[in-house]
Amino acid sequence: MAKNLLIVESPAKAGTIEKYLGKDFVVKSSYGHIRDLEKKETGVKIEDGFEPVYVIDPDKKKLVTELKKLAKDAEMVWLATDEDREGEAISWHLAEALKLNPDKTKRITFNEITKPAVLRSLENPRTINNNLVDAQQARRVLDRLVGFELSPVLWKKVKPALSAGRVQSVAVRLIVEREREILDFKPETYFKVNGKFKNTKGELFKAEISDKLNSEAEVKEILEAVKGDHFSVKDLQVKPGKKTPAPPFTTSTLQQEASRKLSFSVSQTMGVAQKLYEAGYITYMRTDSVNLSETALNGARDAITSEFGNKYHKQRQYTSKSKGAQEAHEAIRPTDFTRAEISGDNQAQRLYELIWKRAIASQMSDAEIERTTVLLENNAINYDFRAKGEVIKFDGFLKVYIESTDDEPAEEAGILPSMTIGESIAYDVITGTQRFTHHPPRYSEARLVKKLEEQGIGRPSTYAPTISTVQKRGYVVKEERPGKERSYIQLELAGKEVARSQKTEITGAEKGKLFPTDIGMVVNDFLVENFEGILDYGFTAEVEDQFDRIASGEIQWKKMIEKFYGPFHETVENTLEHSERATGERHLGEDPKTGKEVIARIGRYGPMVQLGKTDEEEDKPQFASLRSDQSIATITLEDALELFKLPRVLGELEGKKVQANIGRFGPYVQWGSTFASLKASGLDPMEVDYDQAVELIQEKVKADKEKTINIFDGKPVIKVLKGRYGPYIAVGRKNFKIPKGFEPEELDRAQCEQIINEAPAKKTKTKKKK
DNA sequence: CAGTGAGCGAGCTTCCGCTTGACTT
Repeated sequence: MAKNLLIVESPAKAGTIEKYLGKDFVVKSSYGHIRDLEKKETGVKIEDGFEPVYVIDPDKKKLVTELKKLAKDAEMVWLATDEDREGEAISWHLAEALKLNPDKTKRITFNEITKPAVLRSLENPRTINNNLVDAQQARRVLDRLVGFELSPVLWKKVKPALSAGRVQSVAVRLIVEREREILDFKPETYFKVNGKFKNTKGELFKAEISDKLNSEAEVKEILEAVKGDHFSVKDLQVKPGKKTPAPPFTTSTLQQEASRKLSFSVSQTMGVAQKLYEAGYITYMRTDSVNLSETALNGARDAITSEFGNKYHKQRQYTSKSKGAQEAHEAIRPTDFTRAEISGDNQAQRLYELIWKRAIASQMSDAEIERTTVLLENNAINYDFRAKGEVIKFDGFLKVYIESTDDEPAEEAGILPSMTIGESIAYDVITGTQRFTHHPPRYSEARLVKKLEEQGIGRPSTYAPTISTVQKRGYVVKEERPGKERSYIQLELAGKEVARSQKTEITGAEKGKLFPTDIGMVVNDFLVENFEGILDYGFTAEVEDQFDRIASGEIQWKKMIEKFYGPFHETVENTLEHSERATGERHLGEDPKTGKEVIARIGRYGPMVQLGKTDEEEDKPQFASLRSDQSIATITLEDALELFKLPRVLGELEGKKVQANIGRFGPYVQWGSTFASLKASGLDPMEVDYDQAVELIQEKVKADKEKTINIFDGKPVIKVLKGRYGPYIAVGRKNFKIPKGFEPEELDRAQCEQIINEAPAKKTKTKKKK
């Protein structure tokens, strides 16, 4: 039996450490937290001074039993969870849940997994820091209280099954507010003038007027003034400059860079990184630290000097600048710097390469560059043309890695031909182009992560889950949206001709950007209006400050929570009692024909428009659902009136109506209970005629017949159908597999009902039960 | 399965942060 039990959070880490420590140690993993607040109710005894009620995660019962047994038999238990607030709490929960004997328990920490670091930690044991544990309890309880009191307010006032929380609600707010800025944005127009020039040797280069010009007339004046004339070099400056490498990756910068360079989604990046970590290729991927261990610095140095030579190496230690960083781990880096490539699938290889390059580059020399600026003048105009050149004198880290930016890539400053002051310069072509100011960019997943990190909201382990939560709740959608065509003016001077042309470009096209939904906007507005304090961007920073004071022993955690909860709970009660249901109602105007009011709002089945008031007794209002490409925020009166024209009744066939409509899944024609989609034919439901509709319906009836084995009318209608994967039972939109022992051809209604009732519950439900 | 949109009530939903597998179409 091993003398020592050492517990860490991650199993991969446990494996590595076990190798360092030899046979006197058995190293196990807690797999993160082992206990959490009880899930029913709030899990906090509010009247009892906010006493938390912890339960062991049902999935962890077996693990806890195993650890308990190992701990009992060991002479010493070493709690080696991460060196941060959560890690300290995990150790404390372990001590409590395993009923560890304090005399036989030691707390140790290391923020890098190297043999010397681990051995050193064993020499410097301490006890559990209860203040830090209390800070974690405060964090946990506050998040629970906020989440479990706010969410039910939404169920009552907006829609069931919605959610709100300290992190997710602020994430949604960022996206909603950005969208509003974009909706309110009015582009302004201006002109930029640039040109191609030739020096006396006939070498070509580009130059531009840096100022934005206000009008076409002004541009025209400039072009006319310099027509047929030469420029001269007014000024020429050469300045040395340097570029420094970016620090090695943290979770957030890895997500951003993988998004830009590899087009990975945030969760995709984390999945691939997890595999690299488990395979031992990289260090831990959930970290907010840019720190590199001594071992890593040496490894990088050796790899760089042997690969590129001594002068390419420069040792650097970076310091973290993100708010609330806890730095329990190293930066993300390769475990072996000499391994430039790995085997594995394409995604793994590419992500590894990115991590390797970034970490290697961070320990390389600055790039030395020479920046040249040339000014060209012509006395007939008040502006100078400016040409910029850049020459790399020593490439340094640029040899392996160039960091990308979110902004549009600036035009590459290339090498300028040599020139002297006073030299006569001819133009080849000078172009004045109309430009438009651009609205602030929509968030991509990675940009949102960056923003959250800057505000100190969320942690490396939660960035990816937060983004999927706000999408799962339907607050936000990640979408591709087509742009619009826009025309612009171009004036071009070539030779002695100034030509004017009108050109078109596509603007505003978006790919993989986050858009708020109607429900996202309504929930956000409701929360901002009623819970400004929680939704405030500074809220997390404020409470983090309090948590720090708990950690330093300055204040008591339950008192801090009490202070927060009193006013918060009062606001919850107040809102429940006094605030109206939030429907996001927007008045669009009046129907010109009837004079009735038209509004857009969220109804029981989603976003809708309504014609006429609800309270009118005789004249019932008309309703219509919005199409998926429409939203309450942007729909116009005209679009709304169009919606009321559907469904269109086209005629009758065998006593049943033939009609055209747009449903949740697109446009369709309908005859009784037969639905035929218009998607494939591209027909417009507003224009499709009776004959076209009947043809589509007959085709559909025929196709349905071919796969129908039996139909049982009545409520509900049950069909037995032939599918691609064999026969199945269809009820509404739900399908059921026919179990063994039943003959599809011979099923009767009762047997079908039996199969439906006995069908196993849906996957999502069984998953939650576990 | 084909027109809905109000409110009631039972019983359900929900938070953030630590960690990995075990599930099928």
